[in-house]
Amino acid sequence: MIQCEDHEECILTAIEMADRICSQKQLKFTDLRKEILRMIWEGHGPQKAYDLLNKLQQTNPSAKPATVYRALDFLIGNGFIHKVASLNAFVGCSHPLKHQECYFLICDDCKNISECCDANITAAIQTTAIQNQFVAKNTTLEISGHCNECLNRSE
Amino acid sequence: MIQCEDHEECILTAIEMADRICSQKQLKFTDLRKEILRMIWEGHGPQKAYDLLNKLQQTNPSAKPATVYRALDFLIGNGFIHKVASLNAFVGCSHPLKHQECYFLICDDCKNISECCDANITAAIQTTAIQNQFVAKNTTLEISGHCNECLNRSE
DNA sequence: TCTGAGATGTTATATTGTAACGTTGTTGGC
DNA sequence: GCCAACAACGTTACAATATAACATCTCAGA
Repeated sequence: MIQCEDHEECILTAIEMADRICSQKQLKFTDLRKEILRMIWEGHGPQKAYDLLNKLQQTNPSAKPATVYRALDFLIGNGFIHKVASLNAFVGCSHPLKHQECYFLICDDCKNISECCDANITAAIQTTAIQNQFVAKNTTLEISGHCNECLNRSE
Repeated sequence: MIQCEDHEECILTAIEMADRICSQKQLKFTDLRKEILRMIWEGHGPQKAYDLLNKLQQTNPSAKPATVYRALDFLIGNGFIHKVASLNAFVGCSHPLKHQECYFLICDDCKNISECCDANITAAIQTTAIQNQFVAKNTTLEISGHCNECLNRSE
């Protein structure tokens, strides 16, 4: 569902973007963090923490859960990935500098995720928050259903 | 945040509503299921599965995780409660017959949850789904932040 | 060189959730 | 009433997800 012409290219783009942002912000984009980010982008769908751990252990047999979760915390904290709460999984963010309005369309069939950023939804949420005298800090919006490809395929 | 004048009354109302709906739908609202629903409403905030298990074990020492999760599955499946994915917790639904458009305002301070059902948000989500050629089945919208009471208190 | 903070290593454990199978209880058809 | 079938529940075991706590390493700046 996340469209890309050349997946290898798109992984590299994501990593380069993260690299550049880390340089600008003086963050340490260590090999480990880079590796985890690369693995998440390689999957191009929601990746589970323990699957990442298993992959990581192929090159780094001493990796432990904390190894992965710490890298994930860094990547989430700096907006390079998102946690998909309804799946307990993690996806790359395609525009890490402005990730306030990211919502997800999750296909139940092919498991792919499409990140959609929609100002109308954001505005509607904001309006509702105000009506309820609530100051919104963080929004989790995950829409599951069926993507067009899967619908066509099943016909 | 979920307003109620008389909490004991509001718990009873929720249980009676569930009771009536189960009768209509020929569902078995067993003692166990009723007890779990009551405990969730008693908390009046997001309740964790293992906290419910601990409470349940006070009257039913042989209760096991499966005991609780099966009751939760029933209650979710029939719309009496919702799972709050971002918290791994469960809250009562105040209008179990039309629970398609339930969103949550979650206060990070007092942990209370307000269920809000907003047609504008639903419409905005639907529009976005259509634009993305996506058939939405289920929406998880959880807005965390600070409720009015907590903001006033902290000033 | 020293040092301090952040990153990582390591061990242990907490938390959340499910599978599988046996038993009980209810219900509807005979 | 009897019994077959199914749903609910009991029970054991385990899988999956996540964090705490403390030790060690690394590297930039004093």
